[in-house]
Amino acid sequence: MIPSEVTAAFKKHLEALIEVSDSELEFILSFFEYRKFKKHQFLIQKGGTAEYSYWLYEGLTKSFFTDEAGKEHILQFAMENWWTSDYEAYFSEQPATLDVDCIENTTVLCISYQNREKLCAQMHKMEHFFRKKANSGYIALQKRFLNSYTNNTKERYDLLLKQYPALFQRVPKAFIASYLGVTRETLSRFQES
Amino acid sequence: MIPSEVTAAFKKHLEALIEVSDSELEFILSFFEYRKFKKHQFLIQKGGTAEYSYWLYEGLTKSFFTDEAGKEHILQFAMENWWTSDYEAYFSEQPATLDVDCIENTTVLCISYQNREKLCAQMHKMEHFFRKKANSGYIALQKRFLNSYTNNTKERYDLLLKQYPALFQRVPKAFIASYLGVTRETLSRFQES
DNA sequence: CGCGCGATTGAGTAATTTCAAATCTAGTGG
DNA sequence: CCACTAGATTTGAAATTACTCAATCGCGCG
Repeated sequence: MIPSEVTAAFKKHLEALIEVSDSELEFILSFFEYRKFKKHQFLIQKGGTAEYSYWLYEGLTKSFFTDEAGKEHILQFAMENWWTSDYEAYFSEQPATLDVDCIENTTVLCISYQNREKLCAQMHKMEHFFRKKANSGYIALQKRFLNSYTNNTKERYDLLLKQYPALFQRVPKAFIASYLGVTRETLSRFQES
Repeated sequence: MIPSEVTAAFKKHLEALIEVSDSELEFILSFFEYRKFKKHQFLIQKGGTAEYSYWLYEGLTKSFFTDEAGKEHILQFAMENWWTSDYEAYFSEQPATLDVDCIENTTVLCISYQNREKLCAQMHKMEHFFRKKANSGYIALQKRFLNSYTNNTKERYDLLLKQYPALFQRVPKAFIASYLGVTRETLSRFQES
């Protein structure tokens, strides 16, 4: 049984884009699973399956890519009300190339690829919801991409600090550095100013 | 009237993801406009409206961001069967922040944001189509992003050359450099090997 | 008290940029 | 067919930025 504060928060999340009656919500939720993860647990592991897409009720995760040199590149932090997965693997039903790791204890609703496709097919409204979500995810990534090409490291650091001040309280500086694509030494030298 | 080779190519493009009857195709096309652009014409100009999303029947375009220093950063090349726009502006119906410029004479089918939303609302199948397109666009961008964080310039150059050899015949090296996020001088020094 | 982890600092090195100049190339008019 | 020009490309040298590697610092916790 899913706690009512979770279903209520999820309903609110859906209602940012579509109208949802209580019975519809119940139907939608029947496609999802409720799960809890502890700090340091993995939602997804490289080489394993990326069976689920996760909506975070609470907690904090990082998804990252590990290069040949063994260096981690953080692609995304996800927190309350965000979605996360290894979408390349999820959509193509191939083994994951990313890890998704809990930085804090995390509570989620998650949906398998199969269920997601079924839900979209059976409920036009939800296809609409996920289309809109995909669009805004694309825009967010594009903004981040342009930011990384256009601004220097200091500017990117300042922008992140301005946009997500809370993040700096919740994760080690080394994670911020990895997210910005610089070494922690370089990041450290920026803090001066 | 849209030439039949264009509608046929578009039908084939749709059928990669959904089934489309001839009457459905006709209905779908009623939401699109057929247009031709000459080399150096702009599909979208910074500060103007990004009213349309463009599907390229033939030709080649670049979308780029111009930074404060006046430097162009090429975000995407689009060619046959690709879609292009300034999607941030398109989806939010705000003024464009990107330019989209024709590198060759270009023939398109284009759809306004309003028409796209109408079409999706009236035809579940097309909502599905655009959701799938958004998903694959996201994945492509994420791959490019990870590539830029993980590989050095030489590796990115080699990968691009391998993936899109035709592109190197069709655009000046300076454009490739801008796309890769390096100066043309640096790119030039890589060609040696 | 001392261990361990995150963060910082320093010095030398590698990659890329900037600015300037030289070279190459395709298209044009004579 | 050739000279000429504009644009594209390459080359050189100095300056900048970030990286690596190593050492040090600061602090919470057993």
